[in-house]
Amino acid sequence: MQLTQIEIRRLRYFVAVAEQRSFRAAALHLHISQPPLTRQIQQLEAVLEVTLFERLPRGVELTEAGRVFYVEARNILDLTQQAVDRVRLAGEGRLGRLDVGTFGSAVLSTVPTIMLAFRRGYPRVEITLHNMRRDEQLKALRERRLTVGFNRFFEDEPGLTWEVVKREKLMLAVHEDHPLARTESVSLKALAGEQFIAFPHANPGSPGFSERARAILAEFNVEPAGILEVDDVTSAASLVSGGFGLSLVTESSAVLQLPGVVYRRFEESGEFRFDLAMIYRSDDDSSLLRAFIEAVRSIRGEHGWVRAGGAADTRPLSTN
Amino acid sequence: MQLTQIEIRRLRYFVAVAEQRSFRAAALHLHISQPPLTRQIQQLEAVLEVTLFERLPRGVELTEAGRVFYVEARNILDLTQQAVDRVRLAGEGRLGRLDVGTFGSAVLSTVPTIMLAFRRGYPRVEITLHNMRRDEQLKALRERRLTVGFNRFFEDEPGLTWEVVKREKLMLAVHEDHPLARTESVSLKALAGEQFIAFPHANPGSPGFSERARAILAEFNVEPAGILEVDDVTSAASLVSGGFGLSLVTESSAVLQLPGVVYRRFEESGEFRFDLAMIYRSDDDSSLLRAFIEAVRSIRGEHGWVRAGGAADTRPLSTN
DNA sequence: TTAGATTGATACCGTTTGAATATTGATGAC
DNA sequence: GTCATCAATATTCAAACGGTATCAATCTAA
Repeated sequence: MQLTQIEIRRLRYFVAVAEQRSFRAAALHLHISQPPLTRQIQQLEAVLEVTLFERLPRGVELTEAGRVFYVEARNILDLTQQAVDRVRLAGEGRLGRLDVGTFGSAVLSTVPTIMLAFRRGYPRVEITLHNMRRDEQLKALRERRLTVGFNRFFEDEPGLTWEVVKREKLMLAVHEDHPLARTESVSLKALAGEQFIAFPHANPGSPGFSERARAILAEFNVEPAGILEVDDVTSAASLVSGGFGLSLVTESSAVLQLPGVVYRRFEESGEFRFDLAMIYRSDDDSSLLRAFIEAVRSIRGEHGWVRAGGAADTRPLSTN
Repeated sequence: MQLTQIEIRRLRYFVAVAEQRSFRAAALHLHISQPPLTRQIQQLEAVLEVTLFERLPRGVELTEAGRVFYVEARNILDLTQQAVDRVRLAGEGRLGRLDVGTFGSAVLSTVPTIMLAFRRGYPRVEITLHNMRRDEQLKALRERRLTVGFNRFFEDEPGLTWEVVKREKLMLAVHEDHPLARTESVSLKALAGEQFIAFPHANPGSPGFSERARAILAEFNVEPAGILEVDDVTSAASLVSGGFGLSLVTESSAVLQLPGVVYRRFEESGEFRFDLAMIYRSDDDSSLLRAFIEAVRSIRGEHGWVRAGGAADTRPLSTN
């Protein structure tokens, strides 16, 4: 039988049942009665040709296929709502909306600086910041949930274009009472035997700050006494403030002025760059993104965010 | 008025009109007549509270808001198709995640062999290996945190089904300078008075490798001079390599080729089997698990992992 | 063990929604 | 001015959807 197509309503019903793990509870939540819900889910299963729920004596549970579909359905519902929001903004004559992906240390000063400056020229653009990891940003860009992402990219991504926004040096966050805080700059080799606070490894196949920092330590044969892992640079600074150890951070993290925490340059730091980059869809030729990129380039120039460079492997500042 | 929600159908209609720049042409393309198309677009415009098309004497043209919505709508339709494709793949067991419990010596060669082979047929299944003890595996299986576990099971567990993957003989890990290393095979009785490296007792009520090995020694009246306990087979092999004693291990541990460590069969070894088994929920009838079980059976056959057997108390290779 | 409660599935019915046909209105081509 | 083209409107009919009543299976409590 040529059953009806996939419809948003069915997706809403499915997501409700999946989240409530119960037809009855979901029906209450949806303000409909339970029998039609059962039927709609059955039709959905018929169209998809898979079983989405395992019916248990008490409630239901998602099958493996159901779990896969849940992720997709959630995403579609979110995008639908986003589409409505965007088209209404556009209808009101506003320029549009810009979804920006950021991460830990970028939101501390670099991204806010950019946003403030961009807002001056485009006051009617609605900007939303989304804190997400690099892999989440890439996924969101591909699904058009993000317009542009900020992160540390070291490898090319098909379909996406990236461009260095700021060249940052490696710095040491250390407690002011620590012996290493006594001088203006520190040698990497002096870090041997210290307690480190580090960030967890990113997903494999896509090296991030953490991997590069550890590689540098290994290159200089610095063996830490121990490594404490934390989720973000703010937590790391808190632990440094509490005297739990020292941490490798980037320049822009130095705006975090927690009690007792001081930042020191490395004598060797000229050799290491931790580029902050922005990334966007190569096929996105919207005037809004073009304007944003232009604004970033202009801000980058004003603040001299890229003059540090020098290494031969330097990526071109702009690619297209 | 609370008009009908956004529906996929409307998006399809909208995209068709936007691409054809004509209601008539779009209606033909959609295999419907023109009037309902007009009405659906009107409803869509009412819900969105924007005008999507500029009606011209000859055909229509997208407004600025319409262009914004077109990008969104295209994307949602693409993702919907992708969702259908993916959930169908998942229904066939070709997409999803598989959490696999393993332990010390199983991860050395057996489990990797299985994973590599399974991956060839099911490249889009995400496999995660979790190193955990037998009791942890059982608990995780009951809580559905694991799909399948690999371990040495000697007793039935309610609600779970297990199946022998590989029959392994007991072997002796010994330093090449040790007198017992001089012959190809060793008698169990010759172990009396030796220094042993053993694994800790498992939790009570669920005997594992360690208990069986000690029981065999007791059966042959072999009294060790001392027992050094280590956590896993890799540590045991390291100690053997260092000349701290000898250790009872299974065949698959022999892939650990540490300096000075050699492996010897036992003259009596035919009598003792240390079956490596996989265990899973009896009520899990997901196609992913079925596919995995089939893959393991096929690999088991190819490699002849079960031909050794022979004892009367041999458990059937397959239970269901 | 039995009685009641809970939960999903089924049957049936009325209302809503969507699509088809016929028609109208507006605009441009000749 | 007449015809052709295209979208909008009116009306009718069928399909889809949701509601009530009810059933079957299972779990809980006395």
